[in-house]
Amino acid sequence: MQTVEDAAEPPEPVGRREQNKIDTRRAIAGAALTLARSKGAGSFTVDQIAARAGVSRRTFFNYFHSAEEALNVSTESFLELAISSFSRRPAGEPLLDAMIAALAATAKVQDLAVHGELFRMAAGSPELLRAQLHAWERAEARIIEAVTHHLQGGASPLYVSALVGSVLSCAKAAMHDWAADDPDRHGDAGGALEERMVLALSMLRDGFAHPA
Amino acid sequence: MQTVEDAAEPPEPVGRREQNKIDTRRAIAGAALTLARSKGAGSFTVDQIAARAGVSRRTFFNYFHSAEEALNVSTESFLELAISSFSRRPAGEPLLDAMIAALAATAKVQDLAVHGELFRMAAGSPELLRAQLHAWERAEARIIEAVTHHLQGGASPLYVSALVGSVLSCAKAAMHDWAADDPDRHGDAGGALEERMVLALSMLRDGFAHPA
DNA sequence: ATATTTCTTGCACAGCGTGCAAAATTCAGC
DNA sequence: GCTGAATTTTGCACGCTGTGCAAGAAATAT
Repeated sequence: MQTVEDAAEPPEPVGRREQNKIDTRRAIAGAALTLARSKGAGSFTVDQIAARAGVSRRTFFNYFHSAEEALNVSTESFLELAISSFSRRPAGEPLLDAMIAALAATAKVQDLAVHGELFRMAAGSPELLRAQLHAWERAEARIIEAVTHHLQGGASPLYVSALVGSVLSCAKAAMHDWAADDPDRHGDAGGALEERMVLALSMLRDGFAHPA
Repeated sequence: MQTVEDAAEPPEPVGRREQNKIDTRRAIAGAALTLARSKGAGSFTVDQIAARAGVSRRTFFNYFHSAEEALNVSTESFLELAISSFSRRPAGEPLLDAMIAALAATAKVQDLAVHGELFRMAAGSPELLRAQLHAWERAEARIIEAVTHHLQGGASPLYVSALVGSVLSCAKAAMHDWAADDPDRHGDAGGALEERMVLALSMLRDGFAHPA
């Protein structure tokens, strides 16, 4: 018996190189978030982020394409987790069920407070909003590909993209609704989000027949 | 009997001022589109647009916030038309029916070739894609507001935003699908788009129960 | 220890977006 | 028409963005 290394992942050769990059990335994203909180969404420069992260301006751009992208790390990781959660669903399961389960599970796990913050920030910052929309769009593309591959040509491209787009729209609506009337209570917020996710997706499954 | 002036619009006091602004806007948007066609999506500068439109760089920014926004005039007008078409629907009509009808009607009328072009361009230009996503997002917000107002509190905010988001996702999927395998035939393209719109929205109404 | 690969940094440069004030254009009243 | 007010265009300046490049620093391999 060796260390705590499990067979789930490859040996994970985490040398100085890898670790430093991870740390730097974290530092930059953290600096961006801190600045966004204190000065407001679009009211700070890349130089300020870099300075606070203890890194050169040029290095910042080695990690992110823009200040907003750095801010959106959290959103990106949420979607990342949702995707991987979905792709680990049993093969036979109906699509909608799998997606609902994946999104609900993700809504439980994640550090949700930050997401609410970002959603609210995006309302006052076009650039941030665009970056978020773009993140969702890329996630959508990946999910479409995954589903297509999963169905092995059993459905038309239009069906798949309409379905995935609708599901993500419902998820977005749930987060939006949750972020809106959730000013500062962070307690059982996870439950509240999960609940809304399931609710919105149930509406979708009903074809929005009944205005609940 | 006078000129072709109909009672549909107010007197329309269209002086030199208004007309010049309209012309300038058109010229700029046209110049942007021409450049995008010849040099590719993100491969030209604002100065070039301004020059081709016969206008100063500064004036360009009086009309648009970015090159991509100028490119997206067409997308914006499509959504504008869809919204106004929707808002002119009979009051009692079920929501989904009204939306399907509005979108299908808009898909008939519009100058569709350009939209396909823009969709395809966006695939290779992140900035253009973001601008388009933003345009759809703003349209979504407006529609949500319209629907909310229309239902007079008869439905929860979550229901409304999930529904509208899903409907627009289906419309987007239809346009995507249409733009994808429609390289250059412009003939009955309108019919093809309309057909896909109705198809996608029918799937939505079915709750995506059957992978057609 | 040294060679090699990888990451960081500074520099330069073209381009973006905006405030500002001086022309230029349009409009209103006479 | 002429003249003054309102509106639009334009040039200029300024700080910020994003990227290529090459030199330097740090981690890794031999």
